[in-house]
Parts: sequence; structure tokens; C-alpha cells
Amino acid sequence: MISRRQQLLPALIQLAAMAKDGRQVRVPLVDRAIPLVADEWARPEMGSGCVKITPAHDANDYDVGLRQKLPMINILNPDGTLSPEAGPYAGQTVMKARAKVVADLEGLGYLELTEDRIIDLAHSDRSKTPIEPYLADQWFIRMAEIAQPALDAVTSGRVRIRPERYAKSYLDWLSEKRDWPVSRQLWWGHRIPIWHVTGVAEDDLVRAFAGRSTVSWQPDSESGAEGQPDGRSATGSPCGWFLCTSDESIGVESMSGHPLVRDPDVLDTWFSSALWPHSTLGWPQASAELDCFYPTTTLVTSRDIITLWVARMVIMGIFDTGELPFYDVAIHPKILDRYGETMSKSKGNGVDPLDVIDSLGADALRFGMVGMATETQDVRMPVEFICPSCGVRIEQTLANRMLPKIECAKCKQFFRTQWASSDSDLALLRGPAVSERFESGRNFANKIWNATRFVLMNMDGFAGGPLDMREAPLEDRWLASRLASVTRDVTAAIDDYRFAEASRVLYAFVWDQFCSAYVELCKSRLADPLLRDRARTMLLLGLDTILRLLHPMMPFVTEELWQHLGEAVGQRCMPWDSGTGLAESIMIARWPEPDAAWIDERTETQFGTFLGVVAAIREIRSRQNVPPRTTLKVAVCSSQKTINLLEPMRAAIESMAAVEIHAMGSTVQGFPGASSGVTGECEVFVDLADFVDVGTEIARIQKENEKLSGFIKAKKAKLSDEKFAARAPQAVVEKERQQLAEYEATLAKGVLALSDLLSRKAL
RNA sequence: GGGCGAUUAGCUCAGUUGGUUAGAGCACCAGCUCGACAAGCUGGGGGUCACAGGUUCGAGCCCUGUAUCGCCCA
Repeated sequence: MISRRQQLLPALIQLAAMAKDGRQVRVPLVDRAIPLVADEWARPEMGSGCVKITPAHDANDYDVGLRQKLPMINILNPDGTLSPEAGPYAGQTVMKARAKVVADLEGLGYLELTEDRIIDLAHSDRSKTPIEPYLADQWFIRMAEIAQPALDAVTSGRVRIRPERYAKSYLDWLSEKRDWPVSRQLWWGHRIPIWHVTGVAEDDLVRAFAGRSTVSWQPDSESGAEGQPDGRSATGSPCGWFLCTSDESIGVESMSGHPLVRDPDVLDTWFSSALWPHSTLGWPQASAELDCFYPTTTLVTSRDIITLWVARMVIMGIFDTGELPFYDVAIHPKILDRYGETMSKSKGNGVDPLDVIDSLGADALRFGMVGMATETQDVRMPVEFICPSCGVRIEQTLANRMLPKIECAKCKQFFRTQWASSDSDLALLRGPAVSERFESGRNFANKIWNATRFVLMNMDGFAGGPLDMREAPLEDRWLASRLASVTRDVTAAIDDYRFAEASRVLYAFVWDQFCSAYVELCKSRLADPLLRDRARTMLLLGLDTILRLLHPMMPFVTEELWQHLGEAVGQRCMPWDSGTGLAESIMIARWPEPDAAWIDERTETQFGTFLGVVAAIREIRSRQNVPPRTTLKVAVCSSQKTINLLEPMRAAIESMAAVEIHAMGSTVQGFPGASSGVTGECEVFVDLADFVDVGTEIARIQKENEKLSGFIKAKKAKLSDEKFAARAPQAVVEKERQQLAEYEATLAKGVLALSDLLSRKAL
């Protein structure tokens, strides 16, 4: 027979084995005869085919015990030492008893083999000691009736859990309707409202608590009180009763001569937590808060407590108040450390939010968290310490995360961590634990701050202007279109609890479009008295909308900027403010509602072509190492239609790419020695006669041409595949054809440019 | 053992109904201090989408299996 927990041998009451029923074996250490029984739990393939059963100390064995109707022998005392049931081992600790059992077996000549095995052994999070199952009487709450309404709430859709897949764990768990063990042997918590009294008859109880509907009782079945009017059991011993009451004022002396003894146990923490939605608002008393805020709307939480907390709040809310505690449950990801481990204080692998706030700011923290709130999976957050002496970052590792002090690899100074306790360690400077994942939030806040600063610098004497999109130039119509669709997308994402998406959309729009494109384009307009006010109106529209959309994710910086903006342009008012005037605080400002008619695909495509031309020129400039401030001559060749669309942006191209446009048209040719680039259907020629490094340029174009040839080959293969032509939708086939044509046209231009360069090189 | 997820660039993550050349931030490389912003600007390099099969004209995405990781339950 094999045993991994030798201390339990004295508790043996059965051996489950592939053996005939009825045989008995003797447990040598306590000299007890026990049955040898066949049970499905025994798995011969795992060892000798014989396994010990200790029903009071193992959940599986407990089941076997119930099946085989075995006695339950508990050999442990509450303090972890062995009880008199353990015979000669009574009074010893588990660890000592383990060693003694092995020694005794050996002494008796029964020990055949000792070997090391890796086993699953649950440990206490707090004390790090192995958990010893312990059979004891506990209070349970019957789930059969109260679980059903909570199941119905989700299946009927009145409570929505999202992402939806998490509804399954809620429903699976609740539908088992397993009774809920609620008593805990702790000193902290809501005390269980059960009292015990002995030596009284039911009549006495009725008399003592006459008219008190808050008191109920039932006999203590172990003392056999039931049906004995004189308060004594059939054998003449005093009877016991359990009293349950919500009236905390029930006194020890409520029944003269028979003291009421309150159960020492407290309620499971989740029982108390389940009361949170209504008890925080004053329940069971009626209160204005309860009236106003209950039921609440949304519960935001982590998936590992869907059954522990969410399900129980629903149960408790329905039971106590008759109403659901909330309608939406938004499950967010869990943040893990760099090793994929759950963060916890006892592991020392967490981040103190205050450290992040101190070093990067509260908005950076919040924006970072929002960005991590994706729908699909948990997120890892590598943690690093910042050396308080030199500012260098030090990775938090398994090795250093529990140290009271850490030596900086760079400056060799020690700093203290959250674990510092000795006076000498506490005297060191503290090294905050942060994560670089919050840096983009900090940078973003800075970007918005600077963008606002730019706008404010240009608002002197401006009182706001009318918003009229009809006569607006391309960039204004583009901004309006973007604002409308970004607002739509951000609003939808937030409504749907897709917070990370909302933050991504805003980040990209603010940084890449509003700042990098629109603000840049405004610079020349702001210098022109005729164009100035329209640009200022649009800048305000853009910035104001951005601040409002961003406020839930960056509350502090947006409020600060809102106030500055209010001082600079007091009359600023957006169409969606519907004449109510400027809100005192962005917290109460209306959510933007840009006109959906502003969204214009054509405008966005047109603007995209413009940006593409600018990017193509910049790339050529960068490839050839042309100083950024040197003005270059360029020419743009494209269809007349595209040229017409590009024409209004001529000045913008010149300023954003630092060029002078020599020609734009459908028959324009390059300069001698021009470098060219292709974007969409535009070919851009940059006069680099004075700069070009022919070798670099040849290499670049060759690489580009090779890439295109690859694409063309793949496309041709696809198109010549008869199955593709026959089975793919016509639209897809047509699209592929068009692309092939585009690639071929582009390649033709590249081949031409290359031969031109090669001939120049030859000269 | 069961359930639910995950595996995409050096790191952390997106990727819509299966359909262009798979994206972002950080890190990296090159160049830039022109009156918003160096916590910045411009450009660039970097991916066999865990692995093996399958379905399909076509798979990061659908199906099956394997491996690894996480959580809940037993």
C-alpha cells in the first residue's frame, strides 16, 4: 500500500482495492482492524492497486466513505496537532507525526520502500503550509430555491454578462445548486446569527419569544430534542435547540436559567460581500440612497469571482430586495506579471498604483488600464523598479521581488522595497515599482497638453465663429468627417464595454490625424488674417470634441485643459451644447454629437491621397539623407481627376514636405536625375540632382521592383487558377484584376526609373 | 479529470463576415532642436500568425489533434 501523507495512517478505516469484499486488514500502528473493500475510486494503474481511505481528511475519501458507509474518524485537533483518535501520536504536530509513523513502520519491519514523488498538495496562500482537510460541522445555506431566480435572471437576459461566454460559468455553477457552506472559523467577519440553548422544551421557546417573528428555531438533531415536551431527550439528557434571529439584541438571558450561546463562527466573506450592492445604500433600512441608486446599472469585475461574488450578489439582491442588483456585468481581463502569474501582495509582484501616479501621473495610470481592458485575454504587465538615486530601471524578477532592498546595477546604490522592515533598510530611499505599460499614457497626456497649448497660443481675441461646412476647405471637411466617425466609434465602444478599443481609436486619431496632420496644416492658415478665424473655429471644434471624448479615460488633464480653454474663449459653444452655454466643468459637459452628415468617404479618400503624396516625398528625402529644411523641387504625375483633387492641397504639400511644386498634371515628366516614388495612382518625382546617391537609389528601386514582381507573380498565379475564377465571387476576382493592373503599372514606372538611373550611373 | 480562454514582431497587445502587401505602442537603426510637443518630429528594419493535419478557389480567422500557459470547478 502506498501513502503520501503518513500522518493519516492512524485514521485509516478502509483500504480500497481490487480485492474481494469482506476481508479485513489490521492497521499496525493503532491496532485497528479495517475492511478491505473494492471501490471505483481505486486506480490500480497508479500503483500497487491498493489505496488507503481516510474519509475525514480527504474530499474523495469522504465520498468513498459515504458510499461504503464508513465511520469518519478525525484525528486532528483544531490547532493542527493530532487528537487522541491518533492513539500513540496524539499531541504531536503533523510534521512530527509523519516522521514518527515512518520510523515506527520501519521499526516494525513493515516499511518496504521510500521514494520521492511530485504530488499536488494545496498550500495556504497566507501561511505557506500544506492544507489538511478536516471534517467538521458547518453551517450551510440551501441553494435549491434561491439559486433559481438568479439563473432565470441571466437566461432571460435581464442580467447581461459580457463578454457573453462568461455567462456559461455563471449558469453552470448555479445550476448545480450545491449547498453553500457559510461558516468560517475566523475572528473577523459578520458573526453567524445562530444561538444554541440546552435543557428547554419547545413550549419554553414559544413563551420566551412570543410574538417575535424575527426568531426561529429548530432542534439540535444530535441531542434528540424533537418531540420531547419536557426538554429532555429520550435518554434523559438535556436537549439542544438552535435559534436563528436577525435581532442582534437577543440576550444571553432571554430564557431564564438557560443561557443562549452564540455560535462562534463568522459568515463566509462572500456572504458578506454579496450584500454590498444594497447594504452600502442603507439596507435593511429604507434610505434615499437605496431608493435612488438601487438597482445599480453595471458591475465591473474580474472573471475569477463570477461565481464567488457576482452570482451571490444576484441571489442576495433578489432575496433581500426583490430586485436585481445590476443589469450589466462587464468582465475585464486580469493583470498578470511578466511571468504570467497573478499579482498578489504576498508574492510581491504587484505595482502600487500610487507609485505609477507619482512617477507618471494619474491619467497615465488610468489610460494605461483602459488600454489593457481588451475583451479576449488576460494581460501581462512586466514590472520594473526605478532606482531613486539614478533613475535607471531594474526589471522585477522572481529573484528580487521579495527582497527588502535592491542594489542598483548602474549606480551601485541600494534602495528599499515594500518589504523593507529593518531600521537600516527603512533608512534607504524607496524605489517605486512601476510598469512601462503606462508610459504611452503619460506621453499621450503630454501630447494633448502641448496641442492645447498650441491652440491657446492662437486664440487671442477670438470669440468663436459660426460652423459652416458647406464652403469649407478640404482639410476642414476632412476633420469634421473624422470627428464624426471617431465620436461614433468611441461612443459605441464605450457603450459596449470595449474600453481598449475606445482608447486606441482616440489615441490614433489625436496623435496621427489631429496633431500630425490637421494642426500642422493650420499653421499657415493661422498666419493669414483672411483664413485665420475659420481655422481657429475648426481647431476649437476638434480640440473640444477630443477633450470630451477623452475625459472618461483622462479625467484630470482634460478638466485642466477645459478650464484653460474656457478662459481663453469663453463663448465657445459646440452645436451639441444646444445653446446651454459652456459647462462649468468638463464632468458635466454634454457628450459630443457631431452631425452624421459630416462623414464623407470621398473627402477622406481625397485627403488620404494628399497625405500619401507627402509621405512619398518624405521617404525619398529621408532615403537620400536630404536635410529636412532644404526645399526641393517636385513634380506629380497622375490622372487629371486625381490632380484636380490634389490641386487645393498644393500649398499644403509644399509646406508639409518642404518642397516647391514644379508641376502637377497627367503628362508631367520627371526631372533629369529625379528620384521617384509611387503612391496610389500618383507618381511623385523629386529633383535630387544635387543630392542623389545613385547607388542608394538604384538599390532602393531594385528592392521595390523585386517586391512588386513577387506580388505580381502571386496575383497572376491566383488569377490563372481556374478554380479561383470559377468559385470566387465576381467582385473578389475583379478586385484582384484591378490590383494586378495597379502593380503592373507601378512596376513599369519603377523599371523606367531604374533604367534612367542605371544610364546616369554609367555616365 | 471537467469547463472556459490564450499562444501573432525582441517585449506588451490589436486584428471586424475567411478575400489587397498582417497592424499599434515600447524597444532598435538613421536623420532632425523651423515658435505646440526630444515624454517630440521624419523615415526605416523586424513576423513560417505555437505545432501537425483538415475544410476551402482562398485560412492569423473555420474544424480536428498535439504542446505550453492562465483561470474556475472537481
